Amino acid sequence: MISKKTKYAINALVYLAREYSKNEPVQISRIAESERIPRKFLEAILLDLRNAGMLNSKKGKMGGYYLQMNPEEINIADVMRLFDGPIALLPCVAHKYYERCDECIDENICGIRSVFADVRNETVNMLKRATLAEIISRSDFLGKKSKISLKKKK
Amino acid sequence: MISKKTKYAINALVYLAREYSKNEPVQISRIAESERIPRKFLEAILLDLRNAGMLNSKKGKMGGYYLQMNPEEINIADVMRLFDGPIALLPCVAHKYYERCDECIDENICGIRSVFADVRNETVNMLKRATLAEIISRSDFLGKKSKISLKKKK
DNA sequence: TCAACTCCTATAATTTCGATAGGAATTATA
DNA sequence: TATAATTCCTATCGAAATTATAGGAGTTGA
Repeated sequence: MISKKTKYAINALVYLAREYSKNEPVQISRIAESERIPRKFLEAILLDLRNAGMLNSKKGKMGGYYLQMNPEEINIADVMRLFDGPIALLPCVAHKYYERCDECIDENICGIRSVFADVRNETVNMLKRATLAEIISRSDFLGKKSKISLKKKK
Repeated sequence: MISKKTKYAINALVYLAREYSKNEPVQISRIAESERIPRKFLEAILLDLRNAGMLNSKKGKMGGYYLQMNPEEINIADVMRLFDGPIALLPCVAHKYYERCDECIDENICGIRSVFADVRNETVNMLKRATLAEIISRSDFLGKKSKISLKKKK
């Protein structure tokens, strides 16, 4: 499971991606209310996203946060790594966060590792394709579909 | 990341799968030493695997644990669910452990959910294919390959 | 100068993880 | 039938992670 922190981060990023074209900062409290995220917790999250270069901020009155990259450039894999660390299910198949399994005798002939390496690769690929733009496009598509099915019911 | 508990469980199951043909119980302490798992911790794990029907046990002297199912029938997905709960990265895309996201407004048009649903499905499929038999077969294959590459170096 | 913001550090409650302790119950075998 | 070797069961523990909250310093626009 991903942490609430990561989930909140994604929610906030998608929210900001939808406001991207307006080219003006969005206040923490507005994001917090719209996305139902605890205000103070969100504050810390946005700070991390800013330090990671995904967001930028403007201080003082009329200040707030805004995307620093295009919605096509920010993907869920990077967000997850930022808050939750490795995407891999075993430390021995992580790339950036690689660690040997304590109990393992020979990593190179480990069938378990081989399985989890496959899972990691597939997962990372899927999550890298999942950009903010992709998420919004999926959401729009689902919105259309649900409108159509509502009409059909009537 | 999967828990140590799950990792240990898989290690123990693979060990028992290799002994499957001998048709006699293996003692906890032997598994613990061979697989480098803390003895008392392993005890609890094996008990859970037994209650889940994957293992069976014989009490008393000369007792121990053995597979209750074929190595082709036991897969990693089931083991992970037993110890770590849902395989899904978000509660709202889990099947058996489904839960609504607190902050979510409309699940049916959520682009984030759509992405994580795809990831879940692919992951579950891969982990269901990863049976004990499959793990051992991969390990054997890797063993052969590493022997060949050793020869080449000489 | 004031009000509205972000920025930063500290801390706290709760839960989960990884493990250990101790002994009851069961069984093979001498 | 006594003994040694084993599983079975419950309870507990420390450390770490998670999910926040508090309080105020610093920045900025009007």
